[in-house]
Amino acid sequence: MSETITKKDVIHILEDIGKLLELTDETPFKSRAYYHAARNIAATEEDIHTLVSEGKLSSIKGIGDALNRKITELVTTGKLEYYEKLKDSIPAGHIEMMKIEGLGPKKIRTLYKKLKIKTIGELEYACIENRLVELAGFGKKTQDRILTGIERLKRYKKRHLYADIVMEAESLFDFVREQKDVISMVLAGSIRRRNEVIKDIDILASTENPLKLADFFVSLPKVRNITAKGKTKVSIVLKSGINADLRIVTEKEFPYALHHFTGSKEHNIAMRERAKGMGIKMNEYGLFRGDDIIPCESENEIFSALGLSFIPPELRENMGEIEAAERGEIPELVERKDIRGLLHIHTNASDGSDSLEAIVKAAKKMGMEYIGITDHSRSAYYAGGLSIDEIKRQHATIDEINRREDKFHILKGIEADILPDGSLDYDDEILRSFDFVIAAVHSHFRMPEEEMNSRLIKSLDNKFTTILAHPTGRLLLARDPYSLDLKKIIDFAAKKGKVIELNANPHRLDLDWRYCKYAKSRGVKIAINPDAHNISSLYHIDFGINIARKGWLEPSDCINCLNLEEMKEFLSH
DNA sequence: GCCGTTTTCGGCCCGACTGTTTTCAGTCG
Repeated sequence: MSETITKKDVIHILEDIGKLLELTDETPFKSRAYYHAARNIAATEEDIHTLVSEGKLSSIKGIGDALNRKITELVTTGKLEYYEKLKDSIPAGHIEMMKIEGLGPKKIRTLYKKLKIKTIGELEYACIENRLVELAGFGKKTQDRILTGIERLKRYKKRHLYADIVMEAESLFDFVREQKDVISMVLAGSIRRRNEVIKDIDILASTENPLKLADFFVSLPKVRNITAKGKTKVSIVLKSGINADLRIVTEKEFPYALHHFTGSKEHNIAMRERAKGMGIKMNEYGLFRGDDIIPCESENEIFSALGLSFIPPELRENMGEIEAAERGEIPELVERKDIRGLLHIHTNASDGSDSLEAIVKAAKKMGMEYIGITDHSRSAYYAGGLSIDEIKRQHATIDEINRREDKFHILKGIEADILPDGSLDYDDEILRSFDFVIAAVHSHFRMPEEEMNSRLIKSLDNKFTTILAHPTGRLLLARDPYSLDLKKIIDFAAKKGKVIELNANPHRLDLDWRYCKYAKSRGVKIAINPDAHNISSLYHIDFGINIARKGWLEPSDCINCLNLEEMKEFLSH
């Protein structure tokens, strides 16, 4: 049995087949079957090799004879012939073209049949040549929209979601640490600062033998090619396409270099200015007064030498942290251990994939005291929004579980669509039956700013609204926020005592950390919500905590740091 | 490609919006 294939590989390949099938004449249901199977495999706890060897694959919902055979072939031989053939039959550029907004499989097929377009480059050229307008089903506006989409795609290229890059970074880190001469080592840069989007991996290491370490680094199996190689800096491109830099210093220089290579650039500039004002020169090799180095063994001592308290890496964006550190007013940032409950969770009653019971079990295992169940409301047909009868049934189930549970509680919630006119999806009688209501925009994104502002404000004015979900609707590296005046919305939330969500899904991380600080200054409470659609995404809460910390939030700013009793009290108002 | 059952094949989530049409296909959520 091949041990090189992981569960993650299987999921990835099934999803890839799903995408490829969309680009063929096959029925869309076939493609969906592959996505479905991938999701259900992702949701199982069990090891993929065990599932195959014990013949238990077919017991997973969505896996029948054909998928059973294919997955078994993939796991046992490490390859899947069907997948390889499918890939060969479709131009590689077509998958990437699907990322262009407004362009789907049908139009891509037409472009291929009529204009022989295989890549985004060819597509862009064809748009500029005005060749799309004459195609049936296309027109000037479609062509313009595609061009805009290509521009955005280019802008986002070479940037990665934190969640996508951090595993790769940690794995690379572990490889490098194998080198015997490494003394200290840290993942620095924007990963250490927990930014939501990352350009490259920065590793800082100290050693007495820089050349040997540099040689070791470039010889790693993950390396595709070498961009630069010296004795203090080595740049490579990984096989995954991600750029990685290794910075090599001596152990004495390490603390200074750690601060320097953690950044941000803006923070460093402000720090150097401050040092200069104190007659100190600051760079990656040390703090210098004249020719004398000021000895520091940690970042803490560096800050201290400049008259500052320690600044957590997340805050180093030159957004007031240096001034706060000078006054000794760096906040005690929220941590995982402060989180007492998880709100915004979907079950298989709407578009989630796990049952209420399974979620309860998982949340208890995470040490939570309570959860808030928020399936979609009825307008969200695509996501299996709940009818009024289904709500009643769910409430009965929740009551039953709550009677059974001693030290754990389920709060009844709903993710209610904010309709275009700003009203919520159910009438007052139904809304009153929930412990809390999350209001969310899921349609009509392209409204003029003024209209969107009024829509959101009206939804916050609704006495049943507790939390405004993902306030800007952005998808990182994929979809811009809708037009709105976020400060205006936050101000209104402050006036009405409404909570704003920090959606912890790594694609959203919305409210943006840059606005968390503003919300905090206006006294608006934040809910760090996993927006979980299965058990494993309950852990997305950690991505949200990263961002909350970047946004200066303390436990007292986050409602899900309230214990159950306090939460019930909070929701009773 | 899966599922359920009406045991052999039909249904698979559904509606709005956009841009293209002149009644609808494609995309999106």
